[in-house]
Amino acid sequence: MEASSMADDGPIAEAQVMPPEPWRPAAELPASMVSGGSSSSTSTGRGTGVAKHIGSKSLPAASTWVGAANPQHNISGNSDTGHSSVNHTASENAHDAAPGTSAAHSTAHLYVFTAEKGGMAGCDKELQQQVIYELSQGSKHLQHAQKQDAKLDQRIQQMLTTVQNATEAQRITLNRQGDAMAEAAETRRDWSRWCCVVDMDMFFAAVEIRDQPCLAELPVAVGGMGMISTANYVARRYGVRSAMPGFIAQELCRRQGVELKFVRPDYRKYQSEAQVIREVIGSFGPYESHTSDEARVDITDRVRDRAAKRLNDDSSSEEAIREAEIEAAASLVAEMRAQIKEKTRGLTASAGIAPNFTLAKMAADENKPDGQMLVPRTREALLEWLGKKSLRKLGGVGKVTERMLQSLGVETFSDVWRRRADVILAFTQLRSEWLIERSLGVAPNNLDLHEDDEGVVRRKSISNERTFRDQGDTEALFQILKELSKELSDDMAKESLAGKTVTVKLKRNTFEVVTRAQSTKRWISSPEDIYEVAKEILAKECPCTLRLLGVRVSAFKNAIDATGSAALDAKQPKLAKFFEVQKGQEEGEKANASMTTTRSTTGTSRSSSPPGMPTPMVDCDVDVDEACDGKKHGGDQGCDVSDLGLREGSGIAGSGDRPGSGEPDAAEEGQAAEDARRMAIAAKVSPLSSFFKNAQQPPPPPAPQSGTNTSTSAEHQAQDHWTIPCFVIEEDDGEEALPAQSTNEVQQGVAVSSAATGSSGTSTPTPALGRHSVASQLMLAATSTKQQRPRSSTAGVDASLRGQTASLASSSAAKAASPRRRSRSPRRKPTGGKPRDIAEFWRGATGMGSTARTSSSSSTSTSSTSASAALEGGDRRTLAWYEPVVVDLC
DNA sequence: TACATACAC
DNA sequence: CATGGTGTATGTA
Repeated sequence: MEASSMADDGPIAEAQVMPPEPWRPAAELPASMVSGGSSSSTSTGRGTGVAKHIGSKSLPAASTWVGAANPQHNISGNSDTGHSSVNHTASENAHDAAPGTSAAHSTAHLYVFTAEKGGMAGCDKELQQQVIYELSQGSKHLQHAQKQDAKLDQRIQQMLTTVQNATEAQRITLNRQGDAMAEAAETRRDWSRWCCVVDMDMFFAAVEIRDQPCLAELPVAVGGMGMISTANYVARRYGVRSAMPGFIAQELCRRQGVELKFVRPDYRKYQSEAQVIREVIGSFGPYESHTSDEARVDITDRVRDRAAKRLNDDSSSEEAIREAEIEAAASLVAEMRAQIKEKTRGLTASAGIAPNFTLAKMAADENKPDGQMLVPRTREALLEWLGKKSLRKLGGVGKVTERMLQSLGVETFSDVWRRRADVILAFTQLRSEWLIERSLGVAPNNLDLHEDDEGVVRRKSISNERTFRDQGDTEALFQILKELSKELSDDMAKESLAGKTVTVKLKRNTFEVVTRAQSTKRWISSPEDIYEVAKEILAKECPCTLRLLGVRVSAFKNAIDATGSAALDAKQPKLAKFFEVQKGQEEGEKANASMTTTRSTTGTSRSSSPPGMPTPMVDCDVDVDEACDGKKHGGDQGCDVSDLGLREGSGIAGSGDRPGSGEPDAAEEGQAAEDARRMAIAAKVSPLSSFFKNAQQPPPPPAPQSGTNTSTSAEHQAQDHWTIPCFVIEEDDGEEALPAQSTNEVQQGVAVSSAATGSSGTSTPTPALGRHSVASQLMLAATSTKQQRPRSSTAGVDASLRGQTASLASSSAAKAASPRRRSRSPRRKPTGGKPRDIAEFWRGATGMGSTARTSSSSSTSTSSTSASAALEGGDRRTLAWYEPVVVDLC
């Protein structure tokens, strides 16, 4: 293209200079950088100096909206009212161009690879952008990227309008809301754990280089012309990044006089390497690893042990203990990394140590490669460290969020609280709460450990997709779809999966992506079944020219729900059905229920003002209630998770449910005579009693599931009776009772943490509350799929309920103790039935399943238990199942 | 439930 | 030679 003038491939050294200029005035920026509108990432100073050439070329000169990122945001002069400096309008933003292709001036896509999540500073970003720009010219991909970019710009404009339109009074209220969120976050702050994230350095490349040492000094990329999955540090110096197309990386290197060496990935090798690494990690504590190059470990036990030994004295000061623990943690992790290096014959890992995994992850990036970092263990020092950091380093904040935040002038962690009113205005409630909490360094510190549950499906979907050369021939597309279906089915078979929803994904040759889903009545697993549905979906989109097709199956049989509760439906179709009815009623109630507030009553009133941040405003003399009603951000208040479990009559967290008050009041449950039998037993079951109460009305006759039963599907059959599950919570005499205070904390934890949630990024999924109340989660736990068994199995089902017991304490202990694959499992597995299911079921009922981090801060936590064990450390109750009551339906 | 987005690795 | 694949969560209708 117009490459001629840019062929002056400067040596790296030349353009390397990139002085940090966070607040460089917009006027000084190259016009091209501004053209992305509000969203250009210029204000970070990261993109400084980018695209001089580009700008002088075909890109439009643009306005100076980036000025939004001027210093006044950080000066906080107006932070009391939270009055946003966004008020100088964005109107002159670069949307002079007509909508359509030529609106696609945005260059923001160029900055994708400069985002430094863990990237290297000091390479030639200018050249990098240059090459990307040139090689992308005229490509469909570029056009699509620009279109997407324009959409984002528009969205940001809209957001800014909302922000600007907020009145002063609303801002005051919003600030208070933000304060409440911060306070709630503080409630959840927990220093008790030692969380470690281990991250292998340039993992794939490191493996390849180890096995082929001659590569060491060369720029190496693992991947192909299409896409690079990782590059060594030599290559990174030339601007090569993971997720960068190979041909661009190659050109990038050529322009700098070197040849990029490509290595084909060998995933099997990486997998076996990962196993070695996991073994090392597993010897330091319970861990979780979803990808081959990263793991999260809870090293609390080892840290305490080692610290205690070193102190060797019971009466050390708290300060001394903390010092010793820091020492212990750092040395342990150093040893872990050394062992990894040794066992892998030279692969290096970086690690972060922190009170939670989010911080640990950031810390792991801090001293990469081959380094580690321990996050400060006092609030003040922590916030000092955290406050200056770019929010982009926070897992869960990607390109889009970063740009939205930037357009608000929110760049760093400390900006979030400072500008909380705008943040709340700009994002949904969940997201705001999440951001504020994370910005204070508060995050989950528990692992999602689980035993190998037989027959329970944890994953939510499985898919298979492939990119190919543009294909417009319908027959050919169907052929691809068929193959994909077959492969998918094979993958499903490996895990004995069957699902009800098939989703087809297609990417047009324009890069536009659409997904189309269809649910079926029957369980789907065979290639034919999958293809059948997929074909139908695709047919509706034909004719079309595609570059990608994908098939996904979800809504699995025997699925597990968000709380981690086991799916009972597989084993207890009738139980499931029973709860399903309850669920309907529950949700009906919910609609009428008044909202409760997020505020925790516990508030161990710490100061909630971070250093450098003004004290949360409490002394405003504007009537809150009045100011409050006006503003709805996103209008999504309706499903505020904060009303979780607090509603009266939900049977979830009422006073009678308190663990330890094992004597429910039978009288209060007395109801209709025909239910006497049921209620007599139900009355003993305090936490769930209201469910039974709700069950007073005989369930509506189940609509005869006139399923179009095929040979592969389970029989759908009308039931003529109901089986009501019966169980009783019993104190286990062997153990001491739960201290009242802990009990209290746990209870409050339920309420408090309900507002938290919002797990971050997802590759390491943390249990999130999602959109259901605890009550509905309980219901979902029991009903998440609606499988019904053939009548003939009824007897077996009933029998399986009979007399099952499980010790909650022991099952949860076992659960917590065993790493992913138990190599060491000191605690015995509880005997009898499927205790885990029941324990989880109970946890779902109490809402405790989603409050691990809060509860683990309770005083019941001891050094000998890990996170999840601490959660239920005091819970010594036993859940005993009794013979179910069978109610005949006429 | 269906679909689009955002995000991570 | 020409911009990936798998999975989860959230928002919204």
